[in-house]
Amino acid sequence: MLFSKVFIPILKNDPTEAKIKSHKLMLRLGMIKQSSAGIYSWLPLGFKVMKKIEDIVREEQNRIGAQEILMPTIQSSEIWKESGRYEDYGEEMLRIKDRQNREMLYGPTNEELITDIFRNSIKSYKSLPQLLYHIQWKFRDELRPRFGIMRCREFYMKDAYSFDISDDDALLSYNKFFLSYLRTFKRMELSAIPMAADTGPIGGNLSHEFIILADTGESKIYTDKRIFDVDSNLTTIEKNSLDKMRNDFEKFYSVTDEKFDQKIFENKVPEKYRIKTKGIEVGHIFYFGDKYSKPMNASVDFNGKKEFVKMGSYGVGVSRLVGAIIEAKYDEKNEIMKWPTSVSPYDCSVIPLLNKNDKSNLEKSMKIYNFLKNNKIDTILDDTYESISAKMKKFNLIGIPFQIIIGKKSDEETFEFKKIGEEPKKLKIEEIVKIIKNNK
RNA sequence: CGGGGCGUAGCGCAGCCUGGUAGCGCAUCUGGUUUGGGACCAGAGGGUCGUAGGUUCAAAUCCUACCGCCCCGACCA
Repeated sequence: MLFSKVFIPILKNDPTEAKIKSHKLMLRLGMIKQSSAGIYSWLPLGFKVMKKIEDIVREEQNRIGAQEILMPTIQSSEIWKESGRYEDYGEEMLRIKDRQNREMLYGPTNEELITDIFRNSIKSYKSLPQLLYHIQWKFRDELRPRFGIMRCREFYMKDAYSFDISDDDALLSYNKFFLSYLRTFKRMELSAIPMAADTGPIGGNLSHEFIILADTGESKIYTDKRIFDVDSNLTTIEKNSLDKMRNDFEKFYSVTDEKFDQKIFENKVPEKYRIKTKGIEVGHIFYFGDKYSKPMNASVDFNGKKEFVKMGSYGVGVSRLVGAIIEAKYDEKNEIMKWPTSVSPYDCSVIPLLNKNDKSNLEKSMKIYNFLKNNKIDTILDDTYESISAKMKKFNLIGIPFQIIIGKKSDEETFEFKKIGEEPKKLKIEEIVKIIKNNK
């Protein structure tokens, strides 16, 4: 894309309403535009990043055998009355009436809906396990939305649901998602730590939150430094391998606020390893057995006997991850954002010094730009006549991982190429393509 | 929902106390000179001052109500 044509309404000043760096940066880069409290439009730059995150989440769900579906945003109150949550969920649920005066709601989560779909379709234990997920907008009517897309009312989320015949099988499904989440966050270059967590209104007795450490996070956490060294690279979705992975993590005390116990913490974690800090919740997995299947009568035939299925649910905040990655990768002091290559809005930027009276640099830049494009490298070329220093500051803020600078002294054969925030090297265009492709 | 604050150009703000018909910086447009970490000169465009009502010869400014947004707290996959 040419910078002169692309819709990136960039600002020089921070809007006053933004208090944390991800919110500030997203507004300055024109990634999002607030529509009302806690509700945002996604503009091209932000949308591109979110879609890349979504693709990674999807690939890692498919990789453990989960199947993608799409459920509606608007749900009927009927099924929520069946599960008992129509009353329990409270003011956070946005309730709507349609023209026939039927009670509807904008879904904050989908346990009831998926259970309804399941019970109508699956009748035999032989069809189990079933792992289903969708990626859809959710609405929770937060009392006080804040921090931009980090704590908003409308948000984009991947939620998955598992159905099994026994507790043992259900635990296997749970562990598959556990692994899937470790892989997902790793691909975004985030270290997300699993923490034993409270189950809240979802219910159940087994739950983990996946947390990224950040001062601006809203979750208080207590963990053991050594948990960062747990290696799950060789874990497969086989039962033994997954059990080992869970054991490796469970050796270390790692909990959120609600589960915290000072005595156990001090007992299990030597002082030098203790971490008490704040973090951002980017994923949450739950096992809740028959909490929904029983009241909603979701059962299968098992050796001539009716068995309620054992369920779990698994969420990833796709839109929240955009903010979480910024919190982790943005150096606010130096105004340099470093998108992980896997989610960066573009692969490479071309930053030329241009002069209206001398088109040679523009021609050279266009040549490079077209060459990169033909090699399937998503490139943005700044074809404006801003000063070169203004362009460099601007592109540091935008955060595309690779930059090609075309200055006054640039020659025809080699180009100034750099990884954002690092020192430049003079390289041939073929070498540049190779480096970018190897880092994708 | 309790407490506090704010709504004036795309963004950041001044003007309001003491009423007289709207201003600054950045951004935008035109022309020119520039160019290695957010350049300079000259010119230009852009606002029913959140909305409604009231007081007044006259309201961004005073009064009333409403709406919206932000912050702290409580709450929260």
